[in-house]
Amino acid sequence: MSGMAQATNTRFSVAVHLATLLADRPGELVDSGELAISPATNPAHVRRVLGRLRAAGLVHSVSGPKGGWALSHPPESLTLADIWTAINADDPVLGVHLPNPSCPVGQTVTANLHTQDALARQALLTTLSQTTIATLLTPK
Amino acid sequence: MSGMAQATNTRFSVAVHLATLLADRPGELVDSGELAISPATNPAHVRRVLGRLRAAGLVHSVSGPKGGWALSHPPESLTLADIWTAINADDPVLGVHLPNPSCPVGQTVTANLHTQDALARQALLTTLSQTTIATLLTPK
DNA sequence: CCTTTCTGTAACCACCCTGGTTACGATTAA
DNA sequence: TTAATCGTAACCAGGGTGGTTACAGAAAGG
Repeated sequence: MSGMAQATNTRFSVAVHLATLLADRPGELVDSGELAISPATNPAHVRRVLGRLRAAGLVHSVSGPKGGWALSHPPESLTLADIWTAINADDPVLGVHLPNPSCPVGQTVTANLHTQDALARQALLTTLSQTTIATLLTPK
Repeated sequence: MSGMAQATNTRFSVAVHLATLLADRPGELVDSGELAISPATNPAHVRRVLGRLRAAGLVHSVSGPKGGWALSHPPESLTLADIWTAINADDPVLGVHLPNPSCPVGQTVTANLHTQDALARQALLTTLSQTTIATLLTPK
């Protein structure tokens, strides 16, 4: 069996939520304790999730008193696809099992499935790239 | 937290593999023991996965000696989207966390995320609907 | 009938992922 | 120096996933 992007995991959802909160407080540094309230999670988890966004250059953080987190770019230029990629990297979307190596049919099937996985990820990212964090701030 | 379609799960992948094996043996009934070999799994798991396809009307089964499984429709009319829906039903694709109910911003964000989830599923199904099991049998 | 070969399904299990929690060192404002 | 905050690891409980076993039901074939 091989790993997949999505387990029963809410990291993307939480990351979008956090980015929206940061977009709502431009020019401020917001600390992880405050950020944890609206998504109903905890400061350590907030720092874990935002750490991935920081590694992708989407946000930055400052240590110490009056420290916290802020977006690194205008929310109009931050798409859900950016966040998806920062959170899920190149993890597979569909998930592909390991076939019996002695069965040639299995090799063909799984090769095709990997192609489908790439197509699925592309379709997903295209959809997500059409929504920005700024859009989420002013819905409808 | 809320559930999601994909955990670390290979059921879709295995289901496509099994459907391809059945498509390669038209007019035959293939038993779960034989079907388990190529995907490198076991008969009980094969029956569990194919059970979902049967519930969706994609395959049928016969009990007893000389029993087994067969496609219910020509492989040209069986798309990966059909299999995806049979396996994953209406499970969410992106996964959405439960926000703090006392935070109105959280409600808006998660409502938008549910909309994104519907868009993502639509994009995924559109992509998967463009490939049939017959296509997988004769690649390239 | 009886035996054999299948499906159908439940039960149990080990493995792993996820996120809550605690902890503690490093950083930095005051 | 103190206190606030990040960075990160460790530990844990809960749940999902699929391997395995088990056994009742169905049906072919004598």
